[in-house]
Amino acid sequence: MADSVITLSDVAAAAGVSLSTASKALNGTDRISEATREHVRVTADRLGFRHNALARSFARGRSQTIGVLTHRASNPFTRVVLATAATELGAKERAILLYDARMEEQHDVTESILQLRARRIDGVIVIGTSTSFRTPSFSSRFDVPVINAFTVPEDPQDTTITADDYAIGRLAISHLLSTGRRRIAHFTAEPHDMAAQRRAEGAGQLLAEAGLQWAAPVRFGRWREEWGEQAATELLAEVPDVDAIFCGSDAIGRGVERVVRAAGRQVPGDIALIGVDNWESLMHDQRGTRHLTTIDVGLEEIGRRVANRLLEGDLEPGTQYVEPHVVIADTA
Amino acid sequence: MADSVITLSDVAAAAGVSLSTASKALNGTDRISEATREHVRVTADRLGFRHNALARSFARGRSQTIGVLTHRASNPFTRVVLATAATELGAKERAILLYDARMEEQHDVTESILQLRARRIDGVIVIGTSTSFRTPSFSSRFDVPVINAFTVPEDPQDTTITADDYAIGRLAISHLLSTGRRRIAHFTAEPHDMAAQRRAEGAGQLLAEAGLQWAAPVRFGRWREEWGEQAATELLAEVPDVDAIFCGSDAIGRGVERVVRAAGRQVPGDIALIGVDNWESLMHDQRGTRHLTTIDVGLEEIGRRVANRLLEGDLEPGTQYVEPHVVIADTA
DNA sequence: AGGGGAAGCGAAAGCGGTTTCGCAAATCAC
DNA sequence: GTGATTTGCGAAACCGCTTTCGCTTCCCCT
Repeated sequence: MADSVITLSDVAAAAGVSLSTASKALNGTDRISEATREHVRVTADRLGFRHNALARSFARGRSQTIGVLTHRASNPFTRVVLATAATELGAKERAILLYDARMEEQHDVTESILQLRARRIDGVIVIGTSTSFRTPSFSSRFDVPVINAFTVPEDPQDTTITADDYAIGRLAISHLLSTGRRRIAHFTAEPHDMAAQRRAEGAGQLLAEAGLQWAAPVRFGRWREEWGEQAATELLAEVPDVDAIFCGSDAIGRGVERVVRAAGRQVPGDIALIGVDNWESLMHDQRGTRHLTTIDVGLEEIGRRVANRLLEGDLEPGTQYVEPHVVIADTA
Repeated sequence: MADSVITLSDVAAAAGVSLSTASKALNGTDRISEATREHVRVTADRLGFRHNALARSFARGRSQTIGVLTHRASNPFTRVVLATAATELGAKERAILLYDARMEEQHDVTESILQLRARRIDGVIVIGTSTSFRTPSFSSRFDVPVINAFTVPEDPQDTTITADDYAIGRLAISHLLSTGRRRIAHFTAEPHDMAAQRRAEGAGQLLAEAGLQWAAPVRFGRWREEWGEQAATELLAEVPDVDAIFCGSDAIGRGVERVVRAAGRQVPGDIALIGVDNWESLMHDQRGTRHLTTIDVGLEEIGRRVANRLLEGDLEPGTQYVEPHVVIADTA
């Protein structure tokens, strides 16, 4: 017997019980005396038996596999959510089957959906690339649970776990205020970008609550270093006494920092800088020190929660936000 | 019939052939007349039939699933490889089952391996976190193909696809030379880090071939911004006429850049800077402009190749290197 | 015309479990 | 002590597809 792999009937035979009894004993289903149950367990262990997951999935009609739909798996944010969700699912013996929408511009998403159904997946995770724009709803196209991650759902009834841009804005300002800053500016992305809007809105509101206002009107541009450079150059000319800049992304922050330093201002002495994304942790794997103070939007938490809620069958409709947190470093 | 899903026997019945004929017709196996084959195909399409992947896997004993072993799925480099491999595999209808070693410090990797075998996976991808250190070999522990990605294999006979640190070093210097630099320095990580060693070695060799030598001895430290700052500060004091710095990572490069600019030197006018990692693409999803000139080590290419070679059964033993490439931006 | 081989198809045996159902023995109520 | 339940277990159907094997028919060759 050393040659091949042991099946449940081997166990049953060795334990002197029927196949069905062995199955029930190991699964804890149906009524089986504690004595036999234990006896079967022991023999199974002794033989080194493991269920054939394929056979089992087939018999149960459940694949232990979760489908994942991404719009752009090459997006770094998507990847974080994907990797953490996959890790979480792997720890619970679930495989994932990933379909990236970009690869299917030809045979559209419908094909992927059919494939997923053919695999008899137990659930679906739809990962967005950002909270900047709405993504279409897929929930009605599956007969299994669907849960959205890191996106602004089209249908508010869809179960969604995502970043809280409003809270991000508030948190950034709150941190700057707590370090004594009062003349604060904000650079962010395009005005029609929802994430940019909400962060600006949250920030503006907290500022107002503190009885303050922006040191200069919010500057909308792009999520890029070069935009940070440009905006900072303009700002320093117009509002020289600014003492803090809330940068809508870490990339913007990097550009801003160069210009601010080049202008001879100390960071954070003269001007404090705070970004959003925790870019460095995306590069540095948590360890070590940071340079740019930033807001972590909680992508890993999103990945974990989305996986766990799907497994637990907790599919309460509506959007759930993860709490952002400040990552303090050198610049604020 | 509208209620439930259609099975192969439904197709067979509708086509007026036997179940086995229908199976063979759709699979293209065995001898079936072209007429019947086509007829079955058409009927299957008409009914909207799709194979039940679970039943099929079970019958064939092959799961269409690839196991992935990571040492630290939270590592950003690992994630890139993981995400691209998963995308590639998904496009070919393969699921992945991810086990992250870190989650199993208790019940060690052996347990994961047993689980993977129970799933009857068709192959294994082992993703390392870097080319800095060797990772143990798993190939002997599976009876299916195993392929390593982004790692230095312990056993040189293991099929491995990884980054070419030696070429990275050469390429960085080659680019700097091509832009006319001659007084070049190099900052990198710990001296016992293999990636650091090889990059330095490749770089040094190309320099020698050009009849040059380092403007200052290679400085070994860490992969971090703060190390870049420190090394640059020291260097500028000792070797003021340096005209280029090859930074072992983009993080180091960022630190170096701050110090160089703060010292009043132009970048790249006075001093050119080149890093390694393509950190910004890891953040920016390919689009838009860059700031730091860098070497892309080819992580995505590794992910793609590893997936495809596994699917194609191309498991020639030994290490295959992916070619790095220069990403030109503002600093060199 | 007769024999051998190939082509085309169907019957049926798995693949390795889960699950329904029925039956005998044990337990309970009175 | 009898009938009604409950408990514990086994027989067998089933999940939906693949694959072996054998049977018939057709073709070709001599």
